Amino acid sequence: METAIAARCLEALGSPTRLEIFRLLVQAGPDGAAVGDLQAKLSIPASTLSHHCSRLVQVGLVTQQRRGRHLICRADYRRMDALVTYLGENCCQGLGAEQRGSGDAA
Amino acid sequence: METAIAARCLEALGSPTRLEIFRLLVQAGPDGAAVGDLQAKLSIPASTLSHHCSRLVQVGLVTQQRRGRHLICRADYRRMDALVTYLGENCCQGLGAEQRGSGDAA
DNA sequence: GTCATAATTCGATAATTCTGGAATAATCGT
DNA sequence: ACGATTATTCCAGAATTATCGAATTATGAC
Repeated sequence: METAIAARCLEALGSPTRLEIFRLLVQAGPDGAAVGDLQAKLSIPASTLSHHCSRLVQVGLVTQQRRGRHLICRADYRRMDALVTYLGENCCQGLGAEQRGSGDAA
Repeated sequence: METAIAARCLEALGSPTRLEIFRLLVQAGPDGAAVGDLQAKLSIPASTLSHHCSRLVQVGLVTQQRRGRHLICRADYRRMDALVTYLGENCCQGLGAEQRGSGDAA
C-alpha cells in the first residue's frame, strides 16, 4: 500500500464517528449492516451519516451493496488488513507485522 | 486503548505530511531526528513543520527532547504499537493482532 | 400510479485545520 | 553582550471538513 493511500485511510478512520461506524461494521460481520441500522445505533441525522459512510467507501474501507430499499454496508477486511500491514512495516520499528509484541509489555 | 484516543491518533497520522514525518522518525530509529533534519528532508516552512510535529506530540505518537539547540523527535513505538493492537482487536474480523496475515496475500 | 420507506444529494452555515510570514524564545560560541 | 542557529508562537487568510434540514432519487408494496 502506498503512503498516500494509507494516509487517506487513516484520515477516514480518524474521526470518532467514522471509527465507530467501522467498528460497528466489523462487529456486524459478513452480513454487514444497513445504513439505517447504523443510524439507529448512532443517533445522528441521516444526511450526516451518509456523508461519513461515503467517506469510508471512497477510501475503500467499506463496501456497499443495494438490497431492496436497504443499502448494506460491509467492512472491507482486505483493505483494513493492508492498512494494518502498512503500519506494521512502515511505522513500527521496521519489524514486520508478525513480530511485534514479543518485546517488553507495558 | 480507548476508541476516542485511537481516533485522535489516526487523525494525526491521516495527513500525508505527518505520516511521512512519522515514517522518517521510525527510520531514524532510537536516535531520533531533530526538527531541522526533518525540515531538510521535507522542504516545508519551519512553522508549518512545527505545527505538524506538535500535533504528533499531542497525541503521544512522538516525543521530543531538547539537546542543545536541537529538538530531538522520536517515534513512540509504545503508543504506535497500542494503536496497531487496537486496530487489530477492534477493526479486523475480531481476530487478535497475532493471527492476522496467515490468509491469502495480494 | 400512489404511498411509504431508505438513503442520497443539494445547499448553506459553522467549525476546524492548514499554511506560512513575522516576531519571539532558547541555546551555543566567541 | 552579541551574533548565529534552532525551533516555537503569534497571527491571519485560505482551504477543507462537518453538520443537518429540505428536496430528491430509488425501491418495494398495494
